[in-house]
Amino acid sequence: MREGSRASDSDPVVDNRKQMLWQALASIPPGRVTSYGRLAQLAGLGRGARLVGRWLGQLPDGTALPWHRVLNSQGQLSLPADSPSGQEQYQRLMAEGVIIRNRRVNMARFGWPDESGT
DNA sequence: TTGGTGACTAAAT
DNA sequence: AATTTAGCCACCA
Repeated sequence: MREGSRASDSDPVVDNRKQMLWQALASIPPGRVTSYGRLAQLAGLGRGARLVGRWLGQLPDGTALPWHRVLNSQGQLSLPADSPSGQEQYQRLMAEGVIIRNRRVNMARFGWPDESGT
């Protein structure tokens, strides 16, 4: 059974991937934003964009990680506008100088990494 | 184990 | 621009 593979009960493989994610997340500079897919790529998760969203949701409230700088590929806030986290994300981004228009951010300007040169 | 879900994405229609 | 299809991977019933 299970061929020695276990998906729950402290899976070391999953835990390792989370560590990679936290590191990539912490690498996002203030005033910048990135997408779940981009972050997944940077964290070595390949196409695990959904994993990023899932794991970001499990972050503790007092985390120092800039989870609010992660948007979807369209540059929009994925969290519900009526949700506490959604409001906080909006406020935090504005506080960092990120311009949000109709719940959408100009990824060409605030997106990170920025190849065009800051 | 199977099947459905989700803070997602890219490509096709 | 909007909708549909398919892909990814962890979690839950």
